[in-house]
Amino acid sequence: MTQRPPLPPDLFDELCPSSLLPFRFGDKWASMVVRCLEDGPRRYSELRVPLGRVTPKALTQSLRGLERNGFVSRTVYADPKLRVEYALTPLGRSTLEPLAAACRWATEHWDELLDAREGGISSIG
Amino acid sequence: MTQRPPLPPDLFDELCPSSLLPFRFGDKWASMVVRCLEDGPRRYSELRVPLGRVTPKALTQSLRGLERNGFVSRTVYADPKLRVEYALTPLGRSTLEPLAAACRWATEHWDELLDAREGGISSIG
DNA sequence: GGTCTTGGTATCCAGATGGTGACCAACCTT
DNA sequence: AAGGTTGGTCACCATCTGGATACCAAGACC
Repeated sequence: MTQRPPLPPDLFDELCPSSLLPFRFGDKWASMVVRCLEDGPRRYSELRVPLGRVTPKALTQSLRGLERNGFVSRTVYADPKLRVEYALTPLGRSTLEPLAAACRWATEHWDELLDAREGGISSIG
Repeated sequence: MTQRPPLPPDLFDELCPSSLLPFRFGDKWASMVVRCLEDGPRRYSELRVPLGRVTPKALTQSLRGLERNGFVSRTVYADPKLRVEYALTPLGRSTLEPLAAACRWATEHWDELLDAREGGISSIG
């Protein structure tokens, strides 16, 4: 079904800017989910791969939130066997631009961010 | 001391996009504080005005967080009488751009946001 | 018939977030 | 001397967030 390459398991490794980013989108996992859906619909089990430490509960919760707010659509196929696909709606897709702006900002100011915070990497407050 | 006009008390009224914005910066008040400092340093008591419902504890908390992460500087003057001024650092100032991008996005997609979320205005998920 | 995969749900719990209300010392004004 | 302003702090409490763990039903596979 999916001809696109699978999501790389290390997509959000420790060095990912989002770990230090003072900007947040939705709940903890929302921005990562959106980025995973960037180039097409993905299945629940596909999403679990790059999000390594996410628990099913947390992922479901995040997806439901995104769905409730119209950023993501959920489609169930029972064709040959059960398949659930999550995809960005046009509204969801429109968030990619400001999300990218935040990411650009983070990578540009990465060193300053690390220098500025007293006591090394802690919380994001 | 401050020749600039004072902050308008209605700066963040109910209709302010930030109430529906799925993007967040720091804690609840951080993005509003940053916007208040946009055109120059402000005193603690000045900041309390547009932030209507903020309690001193919450404001202090937010400012300390912004300070800890290098976005805001805190300067105490004891000249004639006590005065504490908060100002954006260059790093803090650099967040204005992505913050504005998020605001532009919100105003552009305002109607879609309202339509998309089921059950009217609730939480931000 | 037993097991695997898929797509979840139920329950519990710790810690973070955020609000309320009281209080406070230093300084200024009246 | 009394009261207001400034810039906070402290204790308490409710809620939200997010993680751990266990479990589960439907279909495919062996």
